[in-house]
Amino acid sequence: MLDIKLIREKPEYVKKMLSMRNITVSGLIDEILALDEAHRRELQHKQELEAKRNFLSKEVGNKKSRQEDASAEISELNTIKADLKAIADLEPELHAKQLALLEVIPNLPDETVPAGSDEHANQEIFRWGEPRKFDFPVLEHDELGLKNKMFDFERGVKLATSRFTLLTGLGAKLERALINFMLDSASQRGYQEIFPPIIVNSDSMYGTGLLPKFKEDLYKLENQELYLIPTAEVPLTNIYRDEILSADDLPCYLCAYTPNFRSEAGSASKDTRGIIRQHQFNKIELVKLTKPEDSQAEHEQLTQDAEAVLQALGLPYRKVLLCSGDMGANASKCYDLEVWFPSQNKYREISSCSNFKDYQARRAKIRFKRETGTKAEFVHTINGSGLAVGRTLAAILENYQNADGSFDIPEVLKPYLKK
RNA sequence: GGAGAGGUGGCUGAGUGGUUGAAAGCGGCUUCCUGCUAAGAAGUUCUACGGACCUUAAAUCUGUAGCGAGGGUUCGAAUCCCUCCUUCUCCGCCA
Repeated sequence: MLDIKLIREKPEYVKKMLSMRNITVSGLIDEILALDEAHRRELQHKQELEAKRNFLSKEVGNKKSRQEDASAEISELNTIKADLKAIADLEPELHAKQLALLEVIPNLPDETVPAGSDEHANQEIFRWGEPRKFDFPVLEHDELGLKNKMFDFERGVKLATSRFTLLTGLGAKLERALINFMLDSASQRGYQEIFPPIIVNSDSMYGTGLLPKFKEDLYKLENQELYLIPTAEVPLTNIYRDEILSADDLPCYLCAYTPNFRSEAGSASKDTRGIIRQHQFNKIELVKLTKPEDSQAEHEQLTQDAEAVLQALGLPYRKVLLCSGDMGANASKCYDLEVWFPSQNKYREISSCSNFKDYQARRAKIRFKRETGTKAEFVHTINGSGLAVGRTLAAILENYQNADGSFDIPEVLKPYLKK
């Protein structure tokens, strides 16, 4: 959520920055400003009546304690009471309307984000590692997985529904090895390991911006205001929702392994094969809460922390700076890490590292104080996958495959697969 | 799931209808004092959103709201009523 004061004071600047996002919000901004003005007028009116009521009520109390007649005050108070009742709904309604509009306004892109309407304008920062030259026809990860008895697609569907996969034997072990390896890597880089609830309430979903916008993509528990998390970003970021931290608490680094659930109705046509796009998938998530002035550098560092996993696994990847039109609505700046898939002859997303600045913190009300007595400020939130486990497994299968359909295990994983 | 007791400021803890945003203590901060330390004195100490002032911001002044959440009663609610949430204890169930 953007700061209403910023919109109030610099509407043209906000419009200009948002126009980079390939959407038109100019009318929305004007509507918000009109609602803001109406709301403040109404609020003032209401507060004046309340001030009068409070004053007169005290008079009644004073008079009564002196055994004096207060019927004049009481009759006036009854009028005020009626007036207040008549306008009671107006102010909250205006506020709610304004908030509803404010919530759909995306974050302002950072100055360093390239302008552009879609992925073609994304900027490749660099490539790491050399894609291997194969002297045999490469197999896709799902074929390799089947050959090595690691995946059971049919029975996954039997147990749940399409896009749920059973990992078996080495598949399950490799998945577990990757989870442990990635968590260890994050811990060594200073992230506090968390194991959060993977069912959260609607306040938490709202706090990270998943509600109301992405309701369609969430699995919801029947008859309860509870949801399966689509990413550990939700529980991790919401840990400090509605709290005021001290400056000593920052920066705060958190990591967690969780399964993630995305129903993504209607996206069934893409990536139907294999384990690239599943309704349930594992991910290690990295989250940082920082002071505003540090978020830029901390975002770079978090991205490098995610890259370190790919480098240790020896997987070729490229780092892409998303353009203004391709970023998620909450992000101010976002790097995607894309890992090399030989069978597709291209790089595919395996991590997305975003700096939300104060946009998410304002929504979730995560604040900090530099010193006691000073004003509370919103923290900056940053998060990224470090990494998506299933896709990493798929990338290992493809990049480390042998001519006979077997595959090698990356050195760093071997200690995790001892028996 | 059942029964009982609670939920008040950074913490402890008063407060059952009228200057109580909230006593007292602890902690924090500021100033003063005593060679250092320890001790002492005075003051200060929540959040959000409006308004005034101001080029803006900060500071200041001022208003409203907030005593788990949401409703209700009342001229007036931390205090009375209702619903919900939650914590603790005991029982039941369970990995």
